[in-house]
Amino acid sequence: MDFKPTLNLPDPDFTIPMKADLSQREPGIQTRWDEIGIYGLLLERRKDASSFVLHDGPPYTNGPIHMGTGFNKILKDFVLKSRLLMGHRVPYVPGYDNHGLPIEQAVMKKFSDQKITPTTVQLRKACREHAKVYVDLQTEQFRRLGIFGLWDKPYTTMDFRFEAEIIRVFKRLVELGYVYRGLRPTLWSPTAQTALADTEIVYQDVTSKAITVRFALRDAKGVPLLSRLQNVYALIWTTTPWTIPANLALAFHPDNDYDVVKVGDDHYILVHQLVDSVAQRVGWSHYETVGSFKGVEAEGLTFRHPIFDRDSVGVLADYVTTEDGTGVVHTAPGHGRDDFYTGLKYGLPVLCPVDERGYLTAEAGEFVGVYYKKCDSIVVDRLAELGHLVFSEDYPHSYPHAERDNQPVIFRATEQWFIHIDHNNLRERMLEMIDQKVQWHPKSAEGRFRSMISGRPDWCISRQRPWGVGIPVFYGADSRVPNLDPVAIEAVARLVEQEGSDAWYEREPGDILPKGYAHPQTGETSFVKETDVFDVWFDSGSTSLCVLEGNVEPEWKEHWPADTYLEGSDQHRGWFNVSMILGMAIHGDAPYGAVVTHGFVNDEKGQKMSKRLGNVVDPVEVCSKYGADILRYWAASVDYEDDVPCGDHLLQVAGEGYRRIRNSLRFLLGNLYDFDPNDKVEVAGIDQWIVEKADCLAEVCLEHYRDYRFKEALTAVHNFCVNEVSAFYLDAIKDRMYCDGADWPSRRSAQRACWSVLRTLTLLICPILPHTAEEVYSRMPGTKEATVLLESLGPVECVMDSHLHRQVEKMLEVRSWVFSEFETWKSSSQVRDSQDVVCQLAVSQDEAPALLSFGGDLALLFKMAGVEVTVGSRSVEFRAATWDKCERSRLRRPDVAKTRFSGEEVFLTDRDRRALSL
RNA sequence: GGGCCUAUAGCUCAGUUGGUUAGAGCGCACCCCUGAUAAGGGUGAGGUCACUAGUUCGAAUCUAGUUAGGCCCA
Repeated sequence: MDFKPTLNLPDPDFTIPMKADLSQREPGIQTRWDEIGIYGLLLERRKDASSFVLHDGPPYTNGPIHMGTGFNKILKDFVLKSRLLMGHRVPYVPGYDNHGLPIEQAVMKKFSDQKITPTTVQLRKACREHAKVYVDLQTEQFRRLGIFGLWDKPYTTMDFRFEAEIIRVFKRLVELGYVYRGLRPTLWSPTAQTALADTEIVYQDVTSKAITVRFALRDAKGVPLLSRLQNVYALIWTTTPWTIPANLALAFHPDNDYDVVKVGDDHYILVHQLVDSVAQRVGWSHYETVGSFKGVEAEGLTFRHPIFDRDSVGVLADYVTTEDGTGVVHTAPGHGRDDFYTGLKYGLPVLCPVDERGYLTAEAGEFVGVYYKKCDSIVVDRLAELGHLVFSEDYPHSYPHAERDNQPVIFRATEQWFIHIDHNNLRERMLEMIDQKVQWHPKSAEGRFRSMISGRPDWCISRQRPWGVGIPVFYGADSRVPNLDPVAIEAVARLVEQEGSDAWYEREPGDILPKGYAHPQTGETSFVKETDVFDVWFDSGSTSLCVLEGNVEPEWKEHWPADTYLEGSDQHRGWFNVSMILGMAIHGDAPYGAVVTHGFVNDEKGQKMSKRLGNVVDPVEVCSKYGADILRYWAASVDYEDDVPCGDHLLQVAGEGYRRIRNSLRFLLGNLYDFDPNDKVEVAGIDQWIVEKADCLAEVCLEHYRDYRFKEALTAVHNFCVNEVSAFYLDAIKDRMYCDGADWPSRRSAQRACWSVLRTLTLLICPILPHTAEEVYSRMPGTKEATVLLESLGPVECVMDSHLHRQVEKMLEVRSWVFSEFETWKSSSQVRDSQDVVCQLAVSQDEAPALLSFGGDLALLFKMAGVEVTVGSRSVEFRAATWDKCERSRLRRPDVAKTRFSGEEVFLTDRDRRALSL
């Protein structure tokens, strides 16, 4: 006799399919989201709710997305969708970073492959097109990951109005007095007469003249050892003799020991570790160390420049090594980055007596007009003549050359635009914000960021590149005096707003400035334009202002500062830093309330992904192989605060975890095909218990989401599905669900619980698995919103110590012990199915009432034919049940009796007879 | 070389202010079910908490150092 038709079995067509088939199904769900205009709909429906603003850090648009950018956007989407779940209005304007060197170089390569030398304007237009291609591609790819946002109107830093707003940010800084012009060493090609970027440099082996030079001590300050001695010199070693005329300081390492070595009548200062090797090199036959002092004492010593009548001062720097040279470093602030910052620290001028063609200037005194390379002989000869050349040698080493013409480059101080970090106490105010206002996740980010702000130099915002926003400064045509008049800057902003930053290159100053405009300082009426562009970090540092203030696009307007920034940990020095500077300078506030940082994506062994190793995982491919929800499941399962592992195996593991949750949802939903959530149903016993457990889960998860702890939220949901729902509750209600009468209160109670638990779980997974949540939601019975994302999960109250909970927990504890004992018993028994076994259980006086409260249901809860409870010291015995088996419910129960049904003799329990109306 | 971070079961992760036998899920082994079935249930094995030294009655946890890895800087 087949009783199947008489049972209320789950309906496989009603619920979601077991096979997720996400790569096929997700695009359909996304199309539906597009059709209902989900992003706009969500904003509209929450227009009166409090806004949560996550301001997007713009990825660079020179290629498709990769796992790093994908991971970042997914984490952002977790934040966004979880805030949505909490009932917030959640705007999100994704952004793209377009200007800068990588695109310029990619485009230049295309030109040079065709042997074309583009004009600046041609190059810029090609860069714009290149960037546009990847803005569109990345948008499509991010959308495939299930990221919600204003994809129809993302911000792009090359947008005309955006470029204009960047210019206005500059204008505001000028008005507030943060902008100044100063010198800074740049890599410079004398042959091409242009500044170069680090990436345009190749190193080549050359042989240079390396010289060891002595600097006479002029003032020993407070170092007694040196005061006592006559003829004291510091020894330096350099491979660039042409920078000797620019020498202003000698750098010592504060922790090194410096020896004073007597050679003939002279005393030489050099680092202890190198005394012997220097002696050998310069050929001292007799030398003795007469004393030594710590490097830190050298600070403030003054030496005489070996050629000119001026001082060279003792300074401290921790980049000084004991590897080569003498341990005393020749320092020319105009000709080296280290030298420059050391000079800055000691208030030295940035002396750069070399012009753009590589010839020494009048500042180089007697060497004026000499090409810098010639100094290898001229300067060296002069040093020898004055007796300060200790040694000269040919020295093979690798030296930077320009990639384009293969000619050597030099460090040369050039005029640049800066933002003053200490103006108006900016630095101090930033540090205060870091400590007092901004929340850092993880906590350690604070210290890291703090040390970067407290130690950072002024920000050089100018670059000698073609692809960027032109710095809107007019110079007097004759005087070359820069004009920082806000009126002139605003005129540029207006132009750029209309025609883009390209127009800065295309238009003449007279076309841009108001008629009859005169230089405020010089009165000149003819001008030349600045050719430098803004550092791209200036673009991205401005984004919170450009986007959230709504000047570029009214639709973007939200409260400033943003609530949260979420980026990779490399952005401490990058975007978090520049955003802070501009936000603080302009609005006196940090641009973010919270900063969340994440690590980088590696392969499964923790190695960097690289084409060479063949371990690259592509997020878009993952979507078509496994599905976006699997990728998102993976992203939620790893510890983003550290670097995260990713690979095929981990994605499969994620898939297994996903399927586990999916199946729980599937089964819960499968039992609801004939359920109407509007019906009044009394929920009691374990049904009530599981609903309350789910509420507690919700409370815990919402807290995790609030604290950006996605992994904890996902783990909690997963474990709930496994332990509470699957291993216990669903097993326990199957009999009622299948065999009770369809509309009996006992069954409706379980259905109500399933519905409630399902709703809670569906909403809880929504931030991480939005496609799956939508799929489940769309099949749930009852009146619903157009999308699961319109639902919210308010604050839930969770009482865990109720009488009911204590009873269930006790029962589960005993149950688990009985299961363990049963395993031992069954290994030596013929009967192996617990449903064929009666257990006789003795428990303590305290435990018994909890078990007895479940009455006859205890057998169902224990999946046994019967459970007999007595009071005593805890023990259990099993025996085979002798009762007949009900052919409908498959239960062995005392009340199973032979009954006539559909013309057949069958065994049925009382309950099943009633369910069949017999 | 400097600043910051990380190291716990085969895998992904928990381990609160130092305190019983270091937990979860996955995977694995064995068993059960066959009315969640390319599902579901039960039981179990599995860890020198990177290494070394120290503080302590007691250390995965605190301190110092070492090793390996990461980000940023030099």
